[in-house]
Amino acid sequence: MKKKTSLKDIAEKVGVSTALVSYVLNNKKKGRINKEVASKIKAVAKELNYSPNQLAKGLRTNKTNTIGLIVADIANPFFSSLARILEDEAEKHQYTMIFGSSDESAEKSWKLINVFLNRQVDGLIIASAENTEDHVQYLQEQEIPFVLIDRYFPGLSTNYVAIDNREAAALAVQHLQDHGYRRIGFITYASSLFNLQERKKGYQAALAKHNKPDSSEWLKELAINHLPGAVGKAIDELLRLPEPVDAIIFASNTLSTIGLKYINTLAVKVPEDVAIISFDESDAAHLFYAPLTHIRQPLEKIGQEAVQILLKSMTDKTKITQHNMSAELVAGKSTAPVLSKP
Amino acid sequence: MKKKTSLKDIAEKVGVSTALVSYVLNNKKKGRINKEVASKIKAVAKELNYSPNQLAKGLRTNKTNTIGLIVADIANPFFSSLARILEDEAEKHQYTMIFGSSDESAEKSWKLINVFLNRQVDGLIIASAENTEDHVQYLQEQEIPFVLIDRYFPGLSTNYVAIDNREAAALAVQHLQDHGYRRIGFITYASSLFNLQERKKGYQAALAKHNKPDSSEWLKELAINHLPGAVGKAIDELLRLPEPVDAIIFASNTLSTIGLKYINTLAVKVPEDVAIISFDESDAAHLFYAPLTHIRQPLEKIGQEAVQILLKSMTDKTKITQHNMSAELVAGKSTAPVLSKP
DNA sequence: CTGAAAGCGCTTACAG
DNA sequence: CTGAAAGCGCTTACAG
Repeated sequence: MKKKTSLKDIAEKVGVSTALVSYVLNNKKKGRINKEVASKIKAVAKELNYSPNQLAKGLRTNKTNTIGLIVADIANPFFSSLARILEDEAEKHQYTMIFGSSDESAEKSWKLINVFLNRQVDGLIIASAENTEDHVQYLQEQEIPFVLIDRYFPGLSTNYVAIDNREAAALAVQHLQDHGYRRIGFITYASSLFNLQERKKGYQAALAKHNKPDSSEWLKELAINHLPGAVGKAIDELLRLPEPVDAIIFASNTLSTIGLKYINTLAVKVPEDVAIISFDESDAAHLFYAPLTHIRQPLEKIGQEAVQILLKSMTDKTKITQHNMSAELVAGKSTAPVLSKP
Repeated sequence: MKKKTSLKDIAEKVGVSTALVSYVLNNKKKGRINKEVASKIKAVAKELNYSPNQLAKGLRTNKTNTIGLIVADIANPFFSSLARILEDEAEKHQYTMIFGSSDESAEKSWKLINVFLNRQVDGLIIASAENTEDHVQYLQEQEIPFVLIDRYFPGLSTNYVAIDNREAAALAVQHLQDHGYRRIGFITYASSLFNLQERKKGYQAALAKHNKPDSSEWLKELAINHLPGAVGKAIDELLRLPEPVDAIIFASNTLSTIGLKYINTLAVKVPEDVAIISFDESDAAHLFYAPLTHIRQPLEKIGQEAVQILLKSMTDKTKITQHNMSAELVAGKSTAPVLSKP
């Protein structure tokens, strides 16, 4: 790698100190510098194609204009879409993003946090994994600016941007009820993640409101490993109940994609035999023969706010912003009204 | 942000020089250092929870253990899947990735390259946009290690990892021919990107082999902006020819996803009315009622090799590795054999 | 065996 | 108006 031109190179060529070059190029002490010298410096900087070494700058100023992003898996369309929005918003403010996938593992998250902090990121945006409260507390103690997205810890007072998952799940149940579905299954992960817990609670509360006594047999909580098989099994069980479910809500787009693939192999028609609602959209859900009714998160707003909150908290560390946005239900053909039912 | 502990803190506490601390913590001069002092230093480092400032380290050693990744759009499943593989492979070698989306714009690419170089990345992995030969040449002149993925410039002698797109396209045509399809349309971007040109040429060559005189009316090259409308229009035109096509090959998963959505709105059955093959897989293609026959790129291998080649080229700058891998055709129901045709 | 010193490329308080 | 000097947190050739 060839050596880049440095301030020193410019200073030598012009015959001034590096200090002066720095002042000129950063527009400090404006006006108090000899016009001619200034323009000479600028000309030479351009001629030598100078651009500052951000490592040196960062070391000196303690500011790297870098944001660390930790998601569960960058290959998951939900997170990659979000990453793109975060990237664009960060770029608007001259920030660069470094990223890492935690695979929902606390250990990997911790590793990533440390890697990013050693690189002196100015702040972090984290979709926190299970059992990472202590990471969050560590960041708070160290006064590292950060904002949680998608998931957060209700017991901890941190910046976050997420949706109201309880409300969203209730919305899904309500929509199904309104369209004549009564026996509503819910397939989710066995996870203590707050967003998933909230989705479950929203589902349960909405069911209870419609006087369903015990709906526990309609709830399937799957271990996150061996997912494809577990989803198929859960669907089978729901459809083979003495009184089978007539609708299924999937708590994530990963679950619904796997679920639909499986359903495609069965002699089961959507929505005639079973209606489907999924959290989050995906191309897959759009392409299914009965385009999916789904809960749409305002990803654009979530991403933009996450960055904005992060940037603000870099200057004002005391302010905490917590935002639960409303998600929207987008009706598709997968929940078309049942006309023939009681 | 609280101050992290530095070498100096440890040195002061132990009562030695920062040099010694550095040696011990980096296992330099092994054995030639007083055992007791060494273990004291290690103990204090642990106690103070020391981890080195990578900015300072990078500034000093000219090595940041960072790779810059430039793709067209991190939200595109093809690139996000690849990004994940690259991330994992990089992590194995203690490298961190910073990323940016170019949106296929040469200008944005250039900006990203500069941002990354100013951050002293050790190398770049780039899915190069159109008209960026000069970027590549610049990198070569500056002796910056880099490897191109997915696309490359045949006229430039650079590291790259890609597939043999010509062969892959021919594979698709051959498969259709074998299954009884004769009038094969091809929907691609109007782009000079080498991978797309190769796909087109592979398609054309394979058609020519089967003595189709002029197939230009079957070829649709779409401007990348206003895509959804253009895809619909192209499909309409292909299906409304005096002799309509009986098969369509989409040159990317984005095109096929848009195309299938549109086809879903028509009274057109796949594969009875038209067979479909897509480049690259996607959940969407799997979920379509006639799961798509597609060209599968060995993403895992591409990603791993890209990183490995990059790391090698950091030490041996003279060696150039160019790898065109074979892609695989995965048969789905979208190209089921035509029994009733001549 | 150990450490003082120089230096990576910047910024900035300070002095003139 | 301008610059010498110190320092951010490291590493390493060099001298003892």
